[in-house]
Amino acid sequence: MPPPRKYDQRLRAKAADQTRRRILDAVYQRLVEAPFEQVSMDKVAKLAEVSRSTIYTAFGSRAGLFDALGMDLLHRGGFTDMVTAVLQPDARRGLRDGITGNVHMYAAHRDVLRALFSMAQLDADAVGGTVRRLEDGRAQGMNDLAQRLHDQGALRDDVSIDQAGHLLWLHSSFDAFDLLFTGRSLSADTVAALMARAAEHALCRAV
Amino acid sequence: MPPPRKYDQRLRAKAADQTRRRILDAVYQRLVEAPFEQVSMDKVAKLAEVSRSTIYTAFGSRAGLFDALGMDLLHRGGFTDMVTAVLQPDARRGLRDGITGNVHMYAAHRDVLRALFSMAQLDADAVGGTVRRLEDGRAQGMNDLAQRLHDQGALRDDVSIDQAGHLLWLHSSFDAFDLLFTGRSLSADTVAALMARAAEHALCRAV
DNA sequence: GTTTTCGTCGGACAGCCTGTCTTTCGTCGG
DNA sequence: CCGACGAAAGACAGGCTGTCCGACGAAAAC
Repeated sequence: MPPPRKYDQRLRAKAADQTRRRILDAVYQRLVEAPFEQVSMDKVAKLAEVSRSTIYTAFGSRAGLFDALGMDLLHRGGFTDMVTAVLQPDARRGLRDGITGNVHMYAAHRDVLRALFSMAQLDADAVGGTVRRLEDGRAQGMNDLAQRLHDQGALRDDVSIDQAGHLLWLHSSFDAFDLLFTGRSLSADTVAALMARAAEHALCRAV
Repeated sequence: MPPPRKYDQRLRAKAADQTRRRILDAVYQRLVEAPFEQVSMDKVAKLAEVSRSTIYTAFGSRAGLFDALGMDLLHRGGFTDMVTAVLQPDARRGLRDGITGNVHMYAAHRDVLRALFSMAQLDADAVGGTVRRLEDGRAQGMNDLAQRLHDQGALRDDVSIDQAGHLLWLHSSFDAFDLLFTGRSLSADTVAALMARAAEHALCRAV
């Protein structure tokens, strides 16, 4: 039966949001502090000073928790800046600034993003659909950028729009970033410069 | 106490090797058939028609099993062909042929390699040291190739040897391959051509 | 042919994990 | 005051790894 009494929450809803936030912060912290260990619900609960069952009432499941973490990163991690950087009028500058912005965003959240992407690859819906949505958006954006590079005459003659989209997809990926940032111990700035230049040389006419 | 009687095995050792092989084949098969599901020791045991405890006596642990799988791939997967391709006299051809060979080797074992690499990234020693050793070898090889490209005057003036090593490391990685092969549904040949050309344009003087 | 050795099996066990459920408590809102 | 609800605490089922042990059977040594 429907609740016989209406109930407009104010304080309680806020308190509930705060516990959600505490839990998300705990997961984030755990992934940063021990990136190579398994994150169990129990550890997250203890770190957030919350009961394990509270996590389940707040997020539904382990997958829901990591899904929410992904959404959180999407909203707070500077994704929008990156999108606007790509969409600036000059496509060639959009390439450079987009890749650079991307790299810095990846660098700021490396451990968490790595865990998220690895989990998504290993177990299809271990992190819900967030990673997929995020990557779909990036694919779209890079295809658009490829089209605009073509329209502005920036692509070399032997590079098709599709090929440009593929290479942009590669050069704006977290994996490519991480190969250089972690695998070669380079700074974010170095990685950004290297990737932006590599992409430009692979795609664009010589200046 | 030491065994009071000497024991030279021939038939029994062969039989033991066969069960090891059956188990490795079962893991491989399981990873190919259900790449997005968790591989449990129990399922592997049932698939190999072997007792679960036999896997532990043969490989020690789950990590040992996947470590052995990595070693197996290293020996049977055509790694040596790739190495000789890189080491041919003409460094620029070595770049092309090396990346091409790499890509085809990755394509032949995509699911298994993806599982191995993802596990290694998510849990440091979940797959033993094989992945690390393999990647160390690749890093070495790409640094050598960068040096030889420089020695043969193939590098552009604005690309240092270190930078060339970084970019070769990126373009010869499994992750880069998989981003295009799986993420963009391209054929192995297409990926090979795309990556080889991208690397060459990013590194080398114009012909 | 007898005895030793050892690979394999099957099951029991501890320990950790997820996911669900139920009970209880404290407190906000009408 | 009292209903609503977020949170805690714990019990529970089920799956997983890793270890241990006893038993069987066949190869190897004598």
